[in-house]
Amino acid sequence: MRSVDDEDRTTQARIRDVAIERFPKEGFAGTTVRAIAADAGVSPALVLHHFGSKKDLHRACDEYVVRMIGETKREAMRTGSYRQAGAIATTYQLFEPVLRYLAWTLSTGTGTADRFFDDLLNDVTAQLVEGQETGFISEIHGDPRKQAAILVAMQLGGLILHQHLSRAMGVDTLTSEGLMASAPYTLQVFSGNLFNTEVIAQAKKAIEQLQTTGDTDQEANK
Amino acid sequence: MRSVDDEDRTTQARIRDVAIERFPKEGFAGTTVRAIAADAGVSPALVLHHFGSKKDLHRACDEYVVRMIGETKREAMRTGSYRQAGAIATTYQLFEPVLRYLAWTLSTGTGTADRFFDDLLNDVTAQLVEGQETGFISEIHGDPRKQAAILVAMQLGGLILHQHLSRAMGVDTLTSEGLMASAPYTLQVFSGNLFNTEVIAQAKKAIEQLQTTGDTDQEANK
DNA sequence: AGACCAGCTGAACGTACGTTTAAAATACTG
DNA sequence: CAGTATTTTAAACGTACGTTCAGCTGGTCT
Repeated sequence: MRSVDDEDRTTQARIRDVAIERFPKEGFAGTTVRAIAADAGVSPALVLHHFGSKKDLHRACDEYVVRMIGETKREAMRTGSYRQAGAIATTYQLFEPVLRYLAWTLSTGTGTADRFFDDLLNDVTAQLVEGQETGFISEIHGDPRKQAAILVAMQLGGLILHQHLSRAMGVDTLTSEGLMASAPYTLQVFSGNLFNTEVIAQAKKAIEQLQTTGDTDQEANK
Repeated sequence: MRSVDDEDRTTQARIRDVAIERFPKEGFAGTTVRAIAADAGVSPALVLHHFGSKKDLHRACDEYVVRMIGETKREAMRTGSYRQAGAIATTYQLFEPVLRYLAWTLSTGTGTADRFFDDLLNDVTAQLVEGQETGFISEIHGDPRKQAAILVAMQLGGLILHQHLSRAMGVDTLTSEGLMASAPYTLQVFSGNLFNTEVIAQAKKAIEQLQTTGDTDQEANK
């Protein structure tokens, strides 16, 4: 998957990879066909010759990333590596540009972003339910899918904000080095040793109180 | 803060508010001065008369949002409401467009985004340290600031992905109704009752193993 | 060798953009 | 009410964009 030099890829693939790098950085409208062409070392006309239009190029990038993530996931399933690394860590085995593209799509995209998120949500929900049955996970109160949604959002937060997270952690959190540096802190959250039970109970009570008074946030903000 | 109709705001404020709504939706390059002007019911020339240039308008939006968040935070400090609602919930008292703008800036922005994140990080770190001293929080292993970074990223994940989270939860998570619906699941994560200690310990061991073998993710992906 | 075809380019086209300018409309001031 | 800022606009300018098109290249097949 990696280790291909510019010369080893087709021109079409090179153009697509440049687009995958540029779209998240400059946005769709901010990325010009001319800039993509220049980065790939070709003429602007060739970009459109291969992909039809700028919109089609965007679609092609989406499809490629979806396919790549799917393959990586299946590979992880086959080798069983996802069990060790955790629910989302699978995704971390992808290349950085693809992850950045994924993060960009999730925070700004439409259509494909929904598919990304829901796929991930389905996976995590299944793992949650499975874990509950096998006893690895304690009983889940409420809807497992909603619990999974919170978990997915939390994990993806680290992905989308990896730039800022890296600044705070002192290492690039998308490398294995960074993952190892940050994982203990993530686990600390899940372990329940961070906030003591008293604080949690208090927060729960506060929510219930809010529920009964029926305040809206506008009113609460006065 | 709320309750101002179009007529109550200056034209300049109306233009800025339109920009704050449009920038996250279409991106900076994707948002045209003409579209902003049309939404605000003025001519394109007036937008530039008030703000100088499109770039300056962007800066003005950033400054406004920074100021607004700062004020909301100070207000929460004064009333003490932040203790009940939790670390980030303060931010949730802002209007949805401002939150969306914040999420957009954090995932794509430069400069101002760093400031946003670091401000938030400072707050949460301070609360963590304070909580540790007063006994509300158990002992933190490692660097409190790094622990806070993970927490902030997790919470902001819910903000940035609120669109997808809302789809999964069945309610808009940026409303107080949605917050109440999702908060129990969030607390469940922090309570440590989700994953049992066995699983956590296993994951910790897996990380340590990874650390000793010194694999890179590229190699692991072969 | 000649025909062909995919890969590729330079130049051009129409459009929509950000911005400028001069002037009109409106509000303020003495 | 005249005079002066301030707010607002219509029209235009230059530029950069996505896209088109006719033609050039180098390899492949017959």
